[in-house]
Amino acid sequence: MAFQSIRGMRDLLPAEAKRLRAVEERVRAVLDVFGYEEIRLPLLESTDVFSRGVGESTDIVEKEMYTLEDRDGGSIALRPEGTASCVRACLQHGLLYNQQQRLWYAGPMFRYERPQKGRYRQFDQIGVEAFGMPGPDVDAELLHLCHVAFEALGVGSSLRLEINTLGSARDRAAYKAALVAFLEPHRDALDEDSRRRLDRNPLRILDSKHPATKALLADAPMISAHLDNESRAHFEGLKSLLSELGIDFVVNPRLVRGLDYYTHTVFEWVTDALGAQGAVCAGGRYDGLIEMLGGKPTPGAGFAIGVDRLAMLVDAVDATVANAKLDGYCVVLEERFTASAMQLAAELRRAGRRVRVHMGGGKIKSQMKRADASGAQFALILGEDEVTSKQVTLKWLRADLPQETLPREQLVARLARAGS
RNA sequence: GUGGACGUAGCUCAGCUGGUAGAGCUCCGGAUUGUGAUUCCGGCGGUCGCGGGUUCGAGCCCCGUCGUCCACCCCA
Repeated sequence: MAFQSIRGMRDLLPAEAKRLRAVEERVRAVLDVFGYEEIRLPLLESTDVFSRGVGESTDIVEKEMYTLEDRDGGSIALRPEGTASCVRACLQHGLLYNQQQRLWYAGPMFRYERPQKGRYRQFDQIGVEAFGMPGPDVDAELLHLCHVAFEALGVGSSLRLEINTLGSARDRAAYKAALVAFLEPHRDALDEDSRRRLDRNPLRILDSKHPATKALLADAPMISAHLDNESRAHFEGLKSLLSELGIDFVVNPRLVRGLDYYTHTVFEWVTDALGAQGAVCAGGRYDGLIEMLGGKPTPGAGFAIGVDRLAMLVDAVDATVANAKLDGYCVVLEERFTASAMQLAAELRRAGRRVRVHMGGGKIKSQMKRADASGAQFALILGEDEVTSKQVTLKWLRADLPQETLPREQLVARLARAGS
């Protein structure tokens, strides 16, 4: 084969593109009715937007970013996630100046990772961010929004919501110290990755899958013991709102997110229908981020949906996501009728019908075959007889209805009557 | 970055202990004059991922390489 797409970058063929689009449209519709507004962001940013925003010591920044040298010598990066760019844009345009914002964006993100099921180097996310609201009410609203969207897609029962709190920056620092103090004497019992994290990012040891490490963690101190009253109240507030909204959740005290900017609430919607990549949607609160990127202290919370994974889940649970089907296929028996066929199709399209006109000639038999294969509900036949008498032959391909030849101007009404 | 599995027609796959490739689907034509999806007949389509080695002979064995998948790591 001469050329191949590069590793981890996939082509979305029509069947898959259709599924993805359906998922995106449903989620967008929910965002819309919740009053969230779209923001469009560049795919490229200065590298330090991410290294500062996401955290120098995160894997994303350390080894997964696509960075390149711009022609003027500066370092730019393909965005590995959306939150940092979104904050940058908001700061740049003054959107956070004593204001609240509810925003969303959708599009591809890029991370240089080893591809596997549900994980690609270019993948689609829908990101949602809410700024200027410090309480657990927005945290609950964000989760409510997810819940509504997942129900609409028919995957609600295949997803489990896990939540946790990391407390304030101060709580987190205190807990980090306690955790390190506990683990340090057992350094040798930890797996290699966890040993490394002990110095760099100790909280992430908590969700290690390594058996020996997990066993050791059983007696480790819990974050809940290091929360101040305010943090505790925030988390309790969120839990009671979720209960009142009828949203099921489990508290997972081991849930920590990989990105540095999280504080207080963190959450993940997980499934076990997708192999090892179970997180379909994840996010949390990040009250410190705006400051880290040079803004005034501003509360923020948000999440990102992995659109590819969500679409895979929709497919896996066989939830039906309606997709646009072709209504009509226009069979053109002679080349000289092409214009006539295109005009007929145009009339139907004005009436909201999806119509494809046959191209490339061929016998009626092969054209009818195409019509059938296209999935269209009916075929419209234009031959010598029809064109000279200004008529058209309507043949139903799926329903058991008689074929009929009728005046062209009656076709739209006839189809409306058929209720197809 | 680490580990394991797998690369044969456009797709899904078969191919025995080594003897120079096969099926189904798709596509095209015919049985059918202006009527699809069913049936029957015929046809197109392969440097068996690539390179080297062993052998009289390699799709099959060995080495290398590239790619894909799955898992680890990490994450959406």
